[in-house]
Amino acid sequence: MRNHRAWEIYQAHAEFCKTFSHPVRLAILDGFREGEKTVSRLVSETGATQSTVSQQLSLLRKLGIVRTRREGRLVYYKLVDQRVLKAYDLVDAVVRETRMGQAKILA
Amino acid sequence: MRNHRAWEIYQAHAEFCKTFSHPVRLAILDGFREGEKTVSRLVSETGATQSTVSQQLSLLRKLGIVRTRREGRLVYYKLVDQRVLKAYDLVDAVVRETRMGQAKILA
DNA sequence: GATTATTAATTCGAATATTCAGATATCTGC
DNA sequence: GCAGATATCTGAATATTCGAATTAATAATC
Repeated sequence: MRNHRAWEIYQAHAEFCKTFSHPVRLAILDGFREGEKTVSRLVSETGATQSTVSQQLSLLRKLGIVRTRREGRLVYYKLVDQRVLKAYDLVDAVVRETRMGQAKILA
Repeated sequence: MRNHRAWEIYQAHAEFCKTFSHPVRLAILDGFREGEKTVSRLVSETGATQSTVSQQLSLLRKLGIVRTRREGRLVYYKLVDQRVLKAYDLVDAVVRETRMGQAKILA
């Protein structure tokens, strides 16, 4: 690659976007709008198995996107940085726009 | 999944983000700021092999993100919808911010 | 119009990564 | 110890990535 500086940004950007490229992770992140949540609540809200939710949360934690707090038997997860939701919303708007555009084309 | 409507959006959102979750694709998309480009130009600009660039372009075309135009032996690719770059820039800003934040933490 | 060179697309297989859920382990409060 | 909540391990299935090799399309030249 020619431009190393740019390439590093492409890498970081790509890694960041991988976070958003899975529906369960998106559902989890979306759920954090209402503040911190327990694993079991995320399980029931997403409909995924406990194992799957826990693994995705573990991934998000490894990436430094969420942080945990234990209270008794419950573990609360929350977003570290609200800007993640900012990015989420911006992309979401584009997705909805373009989907509407496609729907219009199909009609 | 409980909420089907929301789930479909999560799926679409995730698919959309997959587009951005690969550095070569990002480099290609970024390159389209300067307008349409030939495959060979994208090859030399990204440093990836012709095969790889062509495959990624083929993927982007299948997703309806780029369109092609043939002129002699050259094939020009261009973005269909500039909003893709809008989304790109918005996420990019967040990535750069958070990276700077991490650099500050590390220092 | 056959041949050759150039550009791009496709095919193929190997390597790697991701996703998922069942099973099991860990942690905590009772 | 027991029950509930969460984490981790494991293997199977699937998806992604990559480049070498091949094929296809077009232009230029003879």
